[in-house]
This record gives sequence, C-alpha cells and structure tokens, in this order.
Amino acid sequence: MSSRRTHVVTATATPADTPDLETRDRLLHEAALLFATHGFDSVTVRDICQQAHANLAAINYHFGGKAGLYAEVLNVAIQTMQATTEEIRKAGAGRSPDQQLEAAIRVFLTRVATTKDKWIHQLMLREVANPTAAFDAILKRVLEPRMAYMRSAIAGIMRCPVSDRRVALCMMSVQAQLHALLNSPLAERLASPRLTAADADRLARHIACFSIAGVRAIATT
Amino acid sequence: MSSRRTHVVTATATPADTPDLETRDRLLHEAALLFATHGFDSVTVRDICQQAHANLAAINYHFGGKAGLYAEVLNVAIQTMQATTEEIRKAGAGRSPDQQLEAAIRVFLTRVATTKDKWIHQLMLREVANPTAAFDAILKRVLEPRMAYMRSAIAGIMRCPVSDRRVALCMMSVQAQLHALLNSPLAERLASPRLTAADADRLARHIACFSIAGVRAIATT
DNA sequence: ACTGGATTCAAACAAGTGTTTTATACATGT
DNA sequence: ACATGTATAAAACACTTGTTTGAATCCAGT
Repeated sequence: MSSRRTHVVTATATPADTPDLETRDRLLHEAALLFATHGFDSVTVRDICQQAHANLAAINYHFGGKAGLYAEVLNVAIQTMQATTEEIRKAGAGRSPDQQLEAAIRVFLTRVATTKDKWIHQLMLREVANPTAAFDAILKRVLEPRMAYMRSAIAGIMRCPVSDRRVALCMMSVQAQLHALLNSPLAERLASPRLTAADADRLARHIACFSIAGVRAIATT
Repeated sequence: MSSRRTHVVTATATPADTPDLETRDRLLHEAALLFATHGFDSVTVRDICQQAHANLAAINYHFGGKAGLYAEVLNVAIQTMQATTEEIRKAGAGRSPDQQLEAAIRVFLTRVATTKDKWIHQLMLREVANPTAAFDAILKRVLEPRMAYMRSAIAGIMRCPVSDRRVALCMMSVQAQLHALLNSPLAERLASPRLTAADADRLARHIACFSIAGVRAIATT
C-alpha cells in the first residue's frame, strides 16, 4: 500500500524540497481530525497511525514524536485561522459596524459549515479550554487579532472607545454564541444532522440579529 | 494520620448507617474538584488519593473503582443542580418573563461565584462537551428541566409558543454566555482574579440586559 | 547491477495507568 | 480476652501509553 510518489515526475527537483507527500500528509490530516474531536491526551499515536494506514513508528520518524505532530497540526491551523481573519476583514471593509459584525459572524459560520476547516476551530476551542504550551502563540497570532477587529466593530456600534469595559463583555457574549456551536453535541441537535450552508446562514442571521440588539441595549446603559 | 472517627461518640448508633465519614468523604471531595478542573481521563487515581491523603487502594475499596467514584461525584452534582433549578424557579415565581430570565441568570452566576459549587457546573460542561455513559441521566434530570423553564421564560418574552424554532436558538444564545464563563481561563481574565459576588452581579446584569434585548429583537423577526 | 540515503516495518522497551492481592491495625460485640 | 468485620497499607499485577531499536524495503544516481 501507500505508493510512494516522492518527486517521481519532477525530473531534477531537489530531493530535500519535497521530503514527503504521502504518509506524512496522511498523518497530519488524520491527526488534525482526531485531535480536534477527542483532544490531545485522548488520542493515541496508535489511533492516528491506524487511521492513516501508517506504521506505529511513522509519527516519531516524521515529526519526532506526538508533541511534534501536534505542533505541526497547530501550525496549519494557525495559518488557516489567519486567512479567515483576513477574509473577515475584507468582508467588512468600508461598511457599517453593524454589517462588519454580521459579516464576521457569517464568514465564521460559513467556514465552519461548508469548508473542511471545522476541526480547526474545534482545536482552537480546546486550546482555550485547557491550554498547552502553544497557547501563548495562538493568543498572539490568532485570537488577539480577530478579537481586536470584532472589538472595534462592537465599539463602533456602541459609539464608545474600545477600551470601555462593556465592550469586552459584549465581545464575550458574541464569541460565546459562536463557540457554543462548535464543541458540543448540542450543535448537531440544532442543525440536524450536519450543518449545511443554509443552516449556517440561518444561524448567522440569528446570532447577528440577537447580538446587535444586545450590544445596542448595553450601549444605552 | 487520618484519625478514624467512625461513630466514636454516638454510643449505640447502628454501624451500617454511617459506613464512613472520613477518607470516603475526602476522596469524594477531592475527586470532584480534580474531575471538574482536569476531566475524568486526565485525573489519575494516584492524584486523587494523594490529594485526599488516602491510600492508593482506597478508591477501589470505597467505590469499587475510578468509575464508581466518578458516578458518586456525579450523583451529588446532580442533586445540587436540581436544588439550584428549584431556587431559580422560586426566584421567578409570579414575576414577568423578563424578570424570570434575569433571575435565572443571576442565581446561576451567584452560585458559581459565591458558593463552593463551581466545580459542579464545570463538571456538567465537561459532560456536555464529551459525554460519558451518565450523560443521558444528566440530560433528563438536570438539563431538560432547567432548559424547559428558561425556554418558557424566553417564549414569554417573545409572546410565541415554546415550540417556535426561534426560541431554541435564543436558548442557545443565552446558555452559551453562561457556559463561556465557566470552562475557560477567559473567565478569570474578565473577573480578576477570582469571581467575587460583585463581579457576578455585574455579569448577571450584563448578560440579562444583552439577552433580553436580543430575544426581543428576534421576536420581531 | 549496485550503492546509499530515505522510508517502512515488526518487535521490544520504559514509564504510567487502574486494579488486585495479601497482610496488618483497629474498634466492636460476645 | 477473643473473635469478627471494617479500614488502611504496601506490593505487585495486567494493561496501555509514547518511544526506540534494528532489520528490511524502496528508489534515485552512477
């Protein structure tokens, strides 16, 4: 099994450029899914290797160990998250704060529902719940930038400085609703059986409407 | 260590009534805290026994094993949760739906902040995130009753039947905010360093104001 | 054909897990 | 005092964990 395709066509490609494209990527892919759905500790290297049809020693060979594999998984997660943040920024460029907030919610939910990147947010949520050593990097490169953008949108709705304590509270209220749809089986009971694009759109409209009204109400406090 | 006090004063108390009051309860207490903060799998019986100053075999002796201990911890958690639900019901009896929802939020947050029962809700959240065998019992005895009450309050605010799909969505929006304050270190960053009674009251006011406005906005959809 | 580096494989390892076992101390009932 | 059932203690058990080892296999370059 696992026909090796290491630079089989590229005539004189430098061998070091593509160190591997087969089992290494399979491990990376399956590990990402397993880590996201069950958590780092609950997943065994034997689970991953079996799922990826790889030998038990493959993880240590390609990534130096379970921790190294997890670090690599987190790396691609961080990069995709940054891309999503950029998409959120573009979607709200030159629009009103209300539309910016709604766009952020919609882009997020659409990514979760339609793309194959749901595991990324699940993984991020696990890192927030019980952080590993990589949490500081995640906070700085992913969470802070996105929260900064949403904070500015919320402050725009409230017509108050971003440093206002109520802005942080509203941030929590909005983020909480987005996170709730990820971690729990409750999400699957809301949007049966899988979160379709239509479900995501309906959810986005609900959370946006609910949250904007909430933020406005807090603003008059 | 661990001076045994098994009915040492009660002259002729039936020996079977108080099978143990010392190490068994210490195990129960410490296990509850550890299970809530780290999860069932991450906590070892050696951790619990060391924390409770008990012998390694004590858990198997008193509870028949790690699983039996966890079941017993869940039992007391369920009972306390039911008491909290009752308190929420009493706090909102004969009041408007708005006040009922606010009372539910306030009672919940007050319990989390002031009493020593924070671990209970953390444990419940873990059960929701990745359920064990006991999840069905929890759903039926704890989650369903409380959600039914909050659903009726929300439907009251919206002036629509409780079966309306938007009611379920609003339920999610409210619950998500409450849950967000439990599991994550984010809570400790919002309310530094420990959640005081004043913090809980401020948070309760925020979530109530935010949520009631959100529900009202959804109602006009 | 063959050499050399990269990759895969089966087997074993050391450490940590929950549990069981066996023995000992204790308070109580007769 | 003695026997009895309860509780604690230390050691060992069987099992799973991540990791390491050393041989086997593959493929490109000569």
